Amino acid sequence: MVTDRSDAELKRILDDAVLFRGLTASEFEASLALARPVSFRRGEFLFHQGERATAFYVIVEGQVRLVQLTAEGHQMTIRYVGPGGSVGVIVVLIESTYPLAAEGVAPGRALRWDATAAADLLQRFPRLALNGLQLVAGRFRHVQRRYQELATERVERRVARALLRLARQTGRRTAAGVLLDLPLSRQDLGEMTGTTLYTVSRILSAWEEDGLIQAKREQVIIVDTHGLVVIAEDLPE
Amino acid sequence: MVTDRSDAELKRILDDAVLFRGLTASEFEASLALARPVSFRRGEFLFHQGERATAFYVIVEGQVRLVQLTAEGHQMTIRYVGPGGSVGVIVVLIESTYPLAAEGVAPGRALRWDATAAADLLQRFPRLALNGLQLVAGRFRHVQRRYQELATERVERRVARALLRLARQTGRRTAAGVLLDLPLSRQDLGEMTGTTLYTVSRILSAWEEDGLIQAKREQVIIVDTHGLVVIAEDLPE
DNA sequence: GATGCTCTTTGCGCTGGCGCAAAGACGGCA
DNA sequence: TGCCGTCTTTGCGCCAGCGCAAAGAGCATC
Repeated sequence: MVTDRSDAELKRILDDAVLFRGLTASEFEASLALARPVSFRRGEFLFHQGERATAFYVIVEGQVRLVQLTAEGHQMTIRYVGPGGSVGVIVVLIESTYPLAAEGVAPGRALRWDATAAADLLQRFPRLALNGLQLVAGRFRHVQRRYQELATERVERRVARALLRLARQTGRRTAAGVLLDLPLSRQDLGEMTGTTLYTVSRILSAWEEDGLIQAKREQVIIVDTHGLVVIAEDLPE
Repeated sequence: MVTDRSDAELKRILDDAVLFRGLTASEFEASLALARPVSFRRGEFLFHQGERATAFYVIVEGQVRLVQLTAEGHQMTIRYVGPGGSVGVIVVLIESTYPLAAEGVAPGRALRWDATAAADLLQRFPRLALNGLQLVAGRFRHVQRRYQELATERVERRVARALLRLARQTGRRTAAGVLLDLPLSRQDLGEMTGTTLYTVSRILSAWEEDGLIQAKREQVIIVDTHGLVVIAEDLPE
């Protein structure tokens, strides 16, 4: 049960969650009643790749990273998920195994619905099925877009886009510029954009030189967003 | 209405369609009753990218190719769809615009359900919603896998995989080997694997040299499937 | 403040793959 | 049969990005 936290706060966060959009107050309550709060630290896993999918999660606080390990041992970061985002929804619905792992990058809390609860809710509230579909469709478009980027665009532009995406998701204004508020190594950026840590490092150095960003250890601050957009979209200077 | 064709034949084909799996006979009938048969030639479009999604299709005969045009003008082939496959399901359900175009490559027939029919059926038969979800999930996995391939594997292996996939989908045994039964140019293969027609041409030439395939104009015959698998999966010899 | 771990930078050489250009092959059509 | 448009092949030069190696920087721990 979720009664030990401010309901108002939870409600605000879950309102952002596509999954619960459009539910009536009582439906929403009923859904919440089946959830169990969990918390996670940095480096801790909500679940591992290949495990039987027994639950889905909605992130309340913190950041989680979805990582896929290929047969050849390459690691790929699929996406980052923050407050309001959900993880494992699809997979639970179709009773399969997790195709990737969810790892905490910034410590936080999440709500957990296990498979039986999910099936139960889905049956009771048709709206949830539609939302689920919407969710999957959105995510589908997202991968497709990334695929297309990967197939047709050069590395520099892909990295620029990745930074801008992260800024939209987790950006926090500071004096210096927009801080990407999660530990983000060159390696991580490489895994997100299908390149190597070396290339990322070189690109970031060049951008820092040009005053577009400030690059620290596992941290990036975007100083000149427009400059990055120019690179990402290949605008005329 | 679909009464002018052999119901038995249609049933056989639609049984392969994930979308209708597990429906009762009467549900199936009711679904069919709302469909309209359409036919298409080579080069003809079922729909174009960016159009409002007004219908989804199940292919009965022939082949259709899903093509996406990027902002920069690059064309990408997302996948080929043959008998039993469906097109546009997701997009109709979420009332959006087609993110890609469906072009006939081998002439054939399809069944068409328009959006209102789709919504109607979805509401009446919950099983359809679940199937839809299953369908999307499968497709989602597919793109994700392709994305991962693109990010971590070299071109030669990607092309090998593309050929093997096509063989599974449209392969026809002949004396010479497995014929990929659709017009397939080097350019097409390039669009499928995120490379150029030049590189594809060179790779195919080399493989023909090694006796793995026979390459003709817009046609490929796989002579040594195992040999291709070795390349695709990087097996020891 | 010394030690050690991890992350980052950068030089360097290398090569996979790109893409132009031009010639060749194929097939449809008059 | 010959013409024309499209598809294919291949030579050639080029460069983006890879990845090793080694040095440097940042952070935590004792």
